Amino acid sequence: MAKSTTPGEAVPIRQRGITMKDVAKRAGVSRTAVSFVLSNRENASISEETRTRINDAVQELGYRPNAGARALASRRSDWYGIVTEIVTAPFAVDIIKGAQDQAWLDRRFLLIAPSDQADAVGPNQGLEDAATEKLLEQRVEGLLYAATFHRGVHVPDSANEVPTVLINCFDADGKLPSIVPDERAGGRVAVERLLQAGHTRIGVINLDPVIPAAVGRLQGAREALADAGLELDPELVVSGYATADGGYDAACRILDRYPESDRPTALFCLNDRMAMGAYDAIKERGLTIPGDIAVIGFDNQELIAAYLRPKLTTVALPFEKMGALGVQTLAALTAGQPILADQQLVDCPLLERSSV
Amino acid sequence: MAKSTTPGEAVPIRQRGITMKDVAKRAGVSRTAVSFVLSNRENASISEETRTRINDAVQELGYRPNAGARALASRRSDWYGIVTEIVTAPFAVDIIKGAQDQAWLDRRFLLIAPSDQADAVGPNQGLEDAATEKLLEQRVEGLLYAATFHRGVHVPDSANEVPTVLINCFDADGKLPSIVPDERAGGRVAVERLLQAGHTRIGVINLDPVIPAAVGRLQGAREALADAGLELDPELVVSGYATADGGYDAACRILDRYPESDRPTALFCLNDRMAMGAYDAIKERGLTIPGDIAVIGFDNQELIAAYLRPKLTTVALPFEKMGALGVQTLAALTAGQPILADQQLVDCPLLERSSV
DNA sequence: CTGGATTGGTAACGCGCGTTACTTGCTGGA
DNA sequence: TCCAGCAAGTAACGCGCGTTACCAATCCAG
Repeated sequence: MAKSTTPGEAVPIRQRGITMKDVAKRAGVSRTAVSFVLSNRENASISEETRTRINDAVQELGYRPNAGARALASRRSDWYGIVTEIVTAPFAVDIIKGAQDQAWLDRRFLLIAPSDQADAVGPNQGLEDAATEKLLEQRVEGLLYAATFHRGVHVPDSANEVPTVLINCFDADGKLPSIVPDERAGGRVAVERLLQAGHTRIGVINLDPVIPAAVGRLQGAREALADAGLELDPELVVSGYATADGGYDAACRILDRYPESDRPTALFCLNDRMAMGAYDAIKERGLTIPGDIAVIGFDNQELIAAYLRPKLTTVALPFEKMGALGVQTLAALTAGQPILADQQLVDCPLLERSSV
Repeated sequence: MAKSTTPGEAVPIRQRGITMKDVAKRAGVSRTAVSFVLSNRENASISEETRTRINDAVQELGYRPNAGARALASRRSDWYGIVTEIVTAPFAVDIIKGAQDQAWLDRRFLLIAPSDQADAVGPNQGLEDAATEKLLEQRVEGLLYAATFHRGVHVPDSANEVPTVLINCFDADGKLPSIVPDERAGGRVAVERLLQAGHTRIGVINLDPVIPAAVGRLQGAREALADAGLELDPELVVSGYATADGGYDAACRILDRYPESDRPTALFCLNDRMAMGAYDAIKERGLTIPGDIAVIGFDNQELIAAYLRPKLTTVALPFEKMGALGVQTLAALTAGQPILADQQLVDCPLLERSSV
């Protein structure tokens, strides 16, 4: 029997610093017994009666386990870390959102650390990545690296100490598993949608032709046309800065170059910001969307795509899904399970709105 | 002297599980000495020579402190927790960004936990807030609650166990410190800008008149007009849904109600999405911005405001700053310092672009 | 020469918990 | 009667580290 308990008051007055020892005392058992009950050990051999007595004591005292101590003793942390350039990225935060939600479902915490200097290609010699170091000090069981736009990156060597997954980027050195959007399939689905609507003369407003997004999307567009027995007219592909102004300029060029009879009836804009500019160019010329010219975008930057008039049909970058898949992949890795592939491509779904 | 070292290779081969004990052995000292050096104790009394020997050993072995163990022993965790509805909030993530950055500067980690069910007013009886519980299990030293839009909230009782600060919301029960935008000053600065540009007949596209944002902004507008000896004409205030369509409808009503001579020359839209719709209404009528009608928004939803044509002049909600200030306030509280006020109002800066 | 202060450390405890090895009491079969 | 076997627990160790108490050697004033 517990001696020093005051059985009269069963009020769950919660105060800091309640430990297993307190629970044990209250329940009149050893601390070990409490530990067994709380961790639900199978071959525990604790009678049903003491089990409930312990659970009651937990409730009454408002006991709350100390995750840190548990991690120390069990050598498992339930923590993942994610290194991200969120600081400079207004819209890829959905990666974190997806990862965060998935981690929460898996009852894990995601520690977020901002990467100071994420250089695209350079070896980033000399300065160790402080973010990675800090995360490893917390003994995270796995690491995620998230980029704001699809590209190759280098991760610090220390990342090799724990399972690591790259999101929206890939290991330029080639060994780490990564989750990236399937740009090619996305480009394909966009153009297929235009073809299905009857357009055969399609202008493309291209990004900087070097980045993986541009390469993949354009390739997909080409394939979709080829499937329909068509070819991508190089004259109809114009590049511009990846901004609304850039899209405006590019659209002007493409629209003014041809007589009405020969003008493209649809524009595939490789991102939504450029589509936004294209809208203005089209409207300025007294043309309607999608009546005279259909427009399809890419990225699904919600605030643009959903609020343009007419609302923009676009291909979505699956940020949330990539984040979630990253955590799932990490979970598999830390559990020692095999993963499906080194590079997982995630579908970019077409979002039908009103511009096609 | 350390006995089992292999002095030939000074290569920092980093392997898991290097502890202080290993460092001590390598440096030929006691573990206590290592601890003293690493924690930079002042009255340590360690000779300069052994100090460097220890630091060398740390480097050579690639020792990395175990934050969890340190937290357990020192009873300080260096962690804050933030409970947020990020899940449903596409754009208030900047709060997290600001908080995250500030926490990183303070060398602390910010644990993010999604709040399942954030009811505006209801007492949320029965279901304990799982997010708060989980964070307290991690022994966070302080809690932040962030809402996606300015309003009153209830926080679970457990939040009283550690210092707590509310961001972009306030404690409906009245006791917890909070950080909120200064809506009134924001409304004032918006209208002052229009007055300064020579506009005296100003239409207001209002939000749901119940929420704090609408109340404050409208009040600010009224004050600015009063300062100029003018009054807000109730006829010129129209409400609508807080969307682009709602703004479009409201703008149509206001524009079509008056003959050109009597038409307002400026519109103060209480959020940017409504301003977006207002743009369309204005352009449809063959009017120019800002030539015929000036438009000013509120919120600074970057993707809208910066990419509309012309770019939208608007008043920014200081999400990042509120997040940072929240962490700073929490730091003060956990350090036992007094805070300035129970409710801190953060300035909403005017962002001049091209629509006024 | 003595004794107190200073320098340069070390031994040992405890943080809260997981886990292993061990003990105790009881039942039932030979 | 005796011992194997099981149910129901407990003692004790260690996770990696911060921290306090203690110790040995040296220095210097009296």
